[in-house]
Amino acid sequence: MTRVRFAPSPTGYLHVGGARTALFNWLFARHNKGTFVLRIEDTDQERSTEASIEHIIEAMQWLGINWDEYYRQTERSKRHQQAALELMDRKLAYEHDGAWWFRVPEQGELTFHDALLGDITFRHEQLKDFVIRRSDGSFVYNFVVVVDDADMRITHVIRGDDHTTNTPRQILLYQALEKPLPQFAHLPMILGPDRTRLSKRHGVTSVLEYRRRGFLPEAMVNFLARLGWSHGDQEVFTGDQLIELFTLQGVGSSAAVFDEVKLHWINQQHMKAADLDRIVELVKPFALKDDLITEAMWDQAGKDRLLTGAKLLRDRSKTFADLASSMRVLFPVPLEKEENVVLSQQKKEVLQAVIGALSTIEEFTPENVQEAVRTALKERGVGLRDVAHDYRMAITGTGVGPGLFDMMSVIGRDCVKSRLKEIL
RNA sequence: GUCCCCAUCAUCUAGCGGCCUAGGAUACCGGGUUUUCAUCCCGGCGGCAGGGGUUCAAAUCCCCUUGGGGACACCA
Repeated sequence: MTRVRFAPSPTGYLHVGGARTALFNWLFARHNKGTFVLRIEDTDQERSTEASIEHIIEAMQWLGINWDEYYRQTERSKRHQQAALELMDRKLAYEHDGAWWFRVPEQGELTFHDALLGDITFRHEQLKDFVIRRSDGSFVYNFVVVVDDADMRITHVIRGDDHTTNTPRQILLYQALEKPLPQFAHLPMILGPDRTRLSKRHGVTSVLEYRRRGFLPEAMVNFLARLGWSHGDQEVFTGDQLIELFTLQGVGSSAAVFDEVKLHWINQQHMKAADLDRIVELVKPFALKDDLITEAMWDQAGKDRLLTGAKLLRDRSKTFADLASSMRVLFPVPLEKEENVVLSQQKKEVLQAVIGALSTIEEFTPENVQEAVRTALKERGVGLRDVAHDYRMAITGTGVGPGLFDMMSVIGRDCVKSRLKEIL
């Protein structure tokens, strides 16, 4: 039975590196029909906070990384004490300056097999004796991790590369405790654009910050998975596909740079594929964020119009923030226009006729609008090309966007007419 | 400094001795489609860090150099 764990220390938010570690463990567990354990390593009382725990949990839930078992390391201190005592009794550890030290043999070397890195050898003399219990009675990470992983019968320890050098000490502890060794797999790090370890100074590193900025969780998962893992030439994956396809063999061994540009592209791919109802639901808070559009206006717009609007606009949106701002034209709010439209007298007369034609349409569908407008223009010898940009600017405030008639239809007759009148 | 790991286009990567005059994706640059933009389609740009071996054959195996990352706490 496969058992893996994600063991974050709650000293801050869940960052993208931790999220990827969690994801790989979770994918591995789900792929192998195993168990995924979430263990909060909150033994550092100074730095651990409840808020961090809540944040980590919220981030994991957002990503859809669910767990089968949940532990808090502080709740296990009795077991840690028991295990430490055992080592003391068996003279494998000794006391010095009030702390308990694990004895590392002076001679010899230790080789372990890493599923990703291959065989790695350390000489004992490089390890030196190390503290397992501090003089204040608390336990050190390298010790509790081993006791917990052994107790929880973790079969595969999949974690960041930065733990590679901890591994030999931990193996020594497994042996001292007479526990079976798990398989180790150390994932390459995620780097910032300057090729140093990803950190705050690289900008956004909090997973939930990406939710706030309008990314889809499945896009985040897809992107994180592709950072270090691959499956041939495929770039876009659903969650289920990732579970089906994920193996450690597909994981690379060199560090990867976090590329936000590609994240945007992947998010766009997932936005195009997502269920429209869900898109509308998720974009709502972004639309309401700046107070320009009220909840009442949103509800008044009606489901169909929101659905149609989202459908028209999502192809050119990288995030929900983008989509929300382009959906603003659907509401009866003043538009910020990219440029001022000034019509000639002749064009004004044409526009009068067009507005008149719009009034006669029975059902304000794109097809009907198109026919009415084209007819009105044709009768006056004006090409659509001659006026499309002006009308678009008046109606949407921007020179770019979906088809003019689609937009007119979804924005609605009254709003379109009043916006067109503004440029008369 | 010591130890550990890594090394294919700007970036993510395919490649696990011959299918490689190195494939895909993002980005970028052209073209097509469109009333515009985006999407979409087509095309282009661009890389095996360097040097030695091994082999009939090396991006792939070995060694060295260089470069990068990480670890060296009574933090996790």
